[in-house]
Amino acid sequence: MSENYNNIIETLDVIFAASTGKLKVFLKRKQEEPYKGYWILPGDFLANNETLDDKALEIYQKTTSLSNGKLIQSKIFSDLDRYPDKRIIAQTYLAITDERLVNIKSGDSECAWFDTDELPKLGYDHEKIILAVTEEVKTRIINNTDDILLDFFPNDFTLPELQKFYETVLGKKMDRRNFYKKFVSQDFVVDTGVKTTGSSGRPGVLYRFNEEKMRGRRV
Amino acid sequence: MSENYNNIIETLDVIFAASTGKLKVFLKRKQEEPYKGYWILPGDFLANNETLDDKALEIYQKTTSLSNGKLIQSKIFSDLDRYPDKRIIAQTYLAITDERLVNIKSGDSECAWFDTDELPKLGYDHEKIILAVTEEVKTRIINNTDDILLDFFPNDFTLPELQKFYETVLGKKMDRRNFYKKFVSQDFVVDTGVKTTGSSGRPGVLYRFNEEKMRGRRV
DNA sequence: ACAAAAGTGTTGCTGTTACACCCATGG
DNA sequence: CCATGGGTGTAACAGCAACACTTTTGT
Repeated sequence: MSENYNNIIETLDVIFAASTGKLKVFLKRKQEEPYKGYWILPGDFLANNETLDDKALEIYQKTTSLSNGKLIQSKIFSDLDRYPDKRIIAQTYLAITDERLVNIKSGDSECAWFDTDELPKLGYDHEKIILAVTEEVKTRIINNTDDILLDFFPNDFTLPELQKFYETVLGKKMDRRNFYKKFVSQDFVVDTGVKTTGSSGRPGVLYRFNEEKMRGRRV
Repeated sequence: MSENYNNIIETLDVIFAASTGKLKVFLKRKQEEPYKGYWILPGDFLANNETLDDKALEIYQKTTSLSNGKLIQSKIFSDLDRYPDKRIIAQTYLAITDERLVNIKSGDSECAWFDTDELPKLGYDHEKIILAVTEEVKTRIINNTDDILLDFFPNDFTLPELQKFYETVLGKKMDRRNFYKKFVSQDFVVDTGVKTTGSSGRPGVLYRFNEEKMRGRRV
């Protein structure tokens, strides 16, 4: 086969987390030119003896220092001009984690979480990619596809926090009392018995998802 | 960059249609070894000056002789052993058309529609691919993602035909009367005034989707 | 006559929406 | 005191599930 059928492929991980009712994405700051100082998605090139799924998991593990994570194939980007010199195909993966579990290490590259509504200056076409994958993850949250809500909230949360997250994703306000009844009366969440502390106002009750009830259910 | 970062990519189109209440897929019969006489998905290799989306549309047009079609990125397959000699990455596309519009030409390769529940002997890993993409298209039908139902039924249909299609996709029987009320009383379909002819029994009313009502709605 | 389809009715259940009102508690 | 959150009530409404019953019309 002619050599113009040789293609370069990179894998990019778009890692999301729910934090204080916001949808956040994990980014690295680029240390060298081009796009020095800009933020980019963690990623790497694919060798011809590796699978994309393995590569995406490897990047996730290296970036977050976590061993397990849910990685979902998302869109592929193959525009001819997406990189300056030569066309590189980007296969993106959508990953979800709990922000509190990720240990941001001040190693060879600067990393940070960003609100998906307040993205910093991004290198290459990564802003376009993040916007596209963010739309996809929002659809998945609304439909609870593959029980993605359990990945966003593996630990305890308060109802106001969960509601703010829904309002962010849906882009509209919801009634607090109906929200309460939907989740508590219908047993989608269970009271952990623990309360929040440290903020002004009445302490919030910490809830946890009722996995049995949630699996396969759209809420 | 080292040459072991050179990857070969092919684009495969999984073309679906709704026909007499069944979910069908379009396949080609392979004319040469290996897998001579087996059925495979239409596809082609990607040159490094082409985009995947363009390639998928080109294959679709060549295969169906139709100029326009909805093509949706589906899964990517990169297992190291999916082809006998060297690893080839397959980017699959999900396409929908109306079987009646596709003119099967007896050209250089034999083509046919197959019920997704009765697939023939398939070459390479194409059976695995078809099963995975079929699951995806079923989910999209149930959620009417991207108004996919309008692509499956761009023309007239009878309610029994639509119901059989739903029963195939959902894998369960539905009540005819509730089905009728859901679609007719809620104005998801409109009567075209035309009736079917030629079969025994009372002629069926041909309906058409009410696009305005259907867009963005899960039915 | 029979097969296949069209069409109307009813009842109960579940879940949503849009509200009002009251209580608890930490800073 | 006030900000923040918890919790109950209720009335209207929409949609779905599970049924019965009746009519139409081509072959």
